[in-house]
Amino acid sequence: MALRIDDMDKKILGELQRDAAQSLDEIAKRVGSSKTPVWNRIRKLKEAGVIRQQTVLLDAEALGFEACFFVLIRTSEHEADWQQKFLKALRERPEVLEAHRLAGDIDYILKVQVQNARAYDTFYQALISEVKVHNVTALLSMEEIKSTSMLPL
Amino acid sequence: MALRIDDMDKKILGELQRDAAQSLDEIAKRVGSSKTPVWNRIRKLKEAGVIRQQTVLLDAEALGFEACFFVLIRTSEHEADWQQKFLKALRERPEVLEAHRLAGDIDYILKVQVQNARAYDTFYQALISEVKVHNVTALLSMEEIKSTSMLPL
DNA sequence: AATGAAACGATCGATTT
DNA sequence: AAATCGATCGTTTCATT
Repeated sequence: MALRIDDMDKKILGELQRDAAQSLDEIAKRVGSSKTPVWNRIRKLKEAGVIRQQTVLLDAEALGFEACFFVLIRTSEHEADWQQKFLKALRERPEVLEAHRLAGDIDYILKVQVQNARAYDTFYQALISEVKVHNVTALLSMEEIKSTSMLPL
Repeated sequence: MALRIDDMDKKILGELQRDAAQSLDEIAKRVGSSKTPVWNRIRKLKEAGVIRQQTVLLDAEALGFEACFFVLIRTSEHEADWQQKFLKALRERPEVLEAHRLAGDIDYILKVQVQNARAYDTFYQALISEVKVHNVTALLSMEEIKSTSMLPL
């Protein structure tokens, strides 16, 4: 870890974010370098964990995941014990794509992607039966205006 | 579009989500098929837009993006004109990683990834000077419990 | 759906700057 | 120390069966 990242690294990461399928030669040309140094930098960035995963982004609707909810959670329980159980439950449920612990009066936010509203209800019932939560608000997405994983390097 | 997706397609997509860098042979072995049919299916899935992008997921903190906000927006304006302008503003701002139009009394939710709280304020001031919004609540993430782009196929 | 071959790209060591 | 070159090996791509 603790790798110093310079402008060339950022350019390379930008290219990989944009299209991870392009060849080394192509990336090298675009960033104004050549194959070997680019390859060495990518290797180091992977080792350091800066590049976490190489993946494909899929069209959720085409695959039948037509409902996306943002779930705001307030809890009264703040004991380590309860939290451990809650986090474990979230990590184990594959329909929870994102989960964050928040500052302020809302304690957690989740992004939950499911087939339909009924599937959300099933998820919700299962979650509250596993762990006690004080208050839950579900926000239903009507339209995905934008969705990207690309950091603005 | 309108491609029929069967179980074999789903298995292949699952493998690609898990690790898009693995070779065709490896994917074929894992899904119990062989190179050519797997290759043909992947090609069709790309053409149909089911596979939208091949990319790398980066460690935001390692790259200095230490602040993540979820922004809840209420607006009084609901004219087509205003909306066009608002959506355009969101799409053009690279710090907005996600934006959804919602059902219910909150109209929009954004996920905004920036270097620090000051950078968020800059973003916020720029946004509200571009388009009128009625009410904005920013939720600051203290901890990313989970973050994945993998659909549970 | 399998085979196999040609084109292409990744990887890495040797050589040069 | 770091870039270039080039050999080798593996992979993709696609025509044929």
